[in-house]
Order: sequence, then C-alpha cells, then structure tokens
Amino acid sequence: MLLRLATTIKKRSTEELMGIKLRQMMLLSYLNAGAPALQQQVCEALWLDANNCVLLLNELEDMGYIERRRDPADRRRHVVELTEDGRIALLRAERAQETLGDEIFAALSDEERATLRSLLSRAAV
Amino acid sequence: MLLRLATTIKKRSTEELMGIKLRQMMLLSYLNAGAPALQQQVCEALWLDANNCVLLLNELEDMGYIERRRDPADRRRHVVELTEDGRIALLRAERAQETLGDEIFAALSDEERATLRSLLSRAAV
DNA sequence: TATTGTTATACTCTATAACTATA
DNA sequence: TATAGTTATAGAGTATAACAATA
Repeated sequence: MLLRLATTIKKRSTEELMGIKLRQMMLLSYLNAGAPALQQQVCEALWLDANNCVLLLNELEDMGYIERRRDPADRRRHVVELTEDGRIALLRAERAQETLGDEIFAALSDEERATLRSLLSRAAV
Repeated sequence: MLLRLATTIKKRSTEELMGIKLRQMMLLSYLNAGAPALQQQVCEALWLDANNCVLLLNELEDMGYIERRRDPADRRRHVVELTEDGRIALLRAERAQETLGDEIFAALSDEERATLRSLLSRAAV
C-alpha cells in the first residue's frame, strides 16, 4: 500500500507540473536546507552513488541551478552551492508538491497528516 | 519521506530474501486473493500496461507459478490462474515481507501500525 | 473494423567498473 | 597508494508503437 502510494506520488510529480524532476528537487531541497555542501555529503544524504550524483549535479549545473567550486583546502573536492535561480526553481517545485499533497491526502485532516508524518518518521530508514 | 521509505522497502525486498521479485509477488498475491482472473483485469488492478503484464506473466509462467488458459467464451482472452507451486512461493514471500515489515516498523506498536495502515488507505490512489 | 494479447523498441533510472586529478 | 570526482557501460524497469489472432 505504501509502495502504491509512493508510485502515485512519483507519477503525478511530473516535470511539467514542478518545472524540474523530483530527484532534482530533492537535491536542491537538501542544499537549501543547509550550508553549501561537499559533493560527497550530498550523495550520501540522498542515497545516490557517486556516479548518479555526478549526473544529477551535471543536469542542475547545466540549468544554472547550482554551482560547483573546487574546495581550496583539498582541490580534489567540490563544494556545491544553490544559485538564486535554483532557489526560485525549488520554490516553484515545492509549491507544486504542496498542491499535490493536498490532493492526495485530501481525505485526511491536518491533525491526521501530522500523525502520519510522525509515524512514518519513526520507521527505520 | 514516504518516497524514501518506499525505496527502503523495495531495496530490502530482495529476490534472495523472498524467493521471487516484489512485482511477481504482487501479481501472485492478487491472483490468490480472488478467483482466476482475466489477464486484462490483472493488468488493470496492478497498474501494469499490457506489455509489462505480459512480460511479468511470462516470467511467472516459466517458473510454473501461474497457468494461462484461453477463455472458451472469447478465444482472444486469457484466464490466469495460480498454481500450487505459485501458492507456495507466495507464502514464502509473504512471510519474508512480514519479517521485513517487523524490522522496518519495529519502533511502532501494533496499534500504531494499524493507525498508519488506516491513514494510508485513506489517501487518494 | 475493434479488441486481446504479443513482440519490438526506446527511454529513464540505477549499478558497476574503469579512468583522471589531486593528495 | 589512496581518495574525490568523472566517464563509460550495462542492467533493470517502464512506456510507446507496431503486429497477430480473434471477434
């Protein structure tokens, strides 16, 4: 049931609706939450292997939503940072997600949604 | 969060653990729940397009877990039925899933799990 | 001609391994 | 030599379109 709901969310989170892909949004969202992060940290936080992470970052860099800079302390490393355009794109995607959430969980009260969130957060990831 | 949990479940539902793949289990589970069904119904219930459905049924038929017969009433149609081996394979997979569920939702009481199920079931699919 | 099931094909997502540059 | 990032490649999963048999 949980799996089916997840596929529903994925299917309805179209690029057309959000402006960007769901995975792209999750990466931008992670960057927005904290300070500019090392590429490695981004990968780990989002469960992406190094390869996938690079590809995703490439897309976002091409779109101008992130910037990659060499870490002066260790020139092998890249520091990833959200751009202003990236912030705007993220906001749009988040608004779309909220609307979608309202549609999908329309039958649940605010309180019930909070309960759901809390229960899910206590499951092992 | 819901999406992350879903990927956790998928990743941990390995063929090694369950004996069959998750999608195969879902199809067998559907057949087990009701009477022998038309291929078309199976597709629709599991959100598979016709192509995918055929491929999945092919796998299961090769493994001897289902049987396909022509519908005498309309020879274009196929009736799909679970075999005894299929039933056994399904049972094994279901047991593995239960164990997995216990691990993932270990922090939740029985009552809380019931609440979670009920909340999820009320979301739009 | 329309419908059921099938095959062929391509596209996305993900996973593995080899390569480059820095340390 | 070990590590961070990259590239190349292959494998799942999924979607689209063309095809065969039957109605």
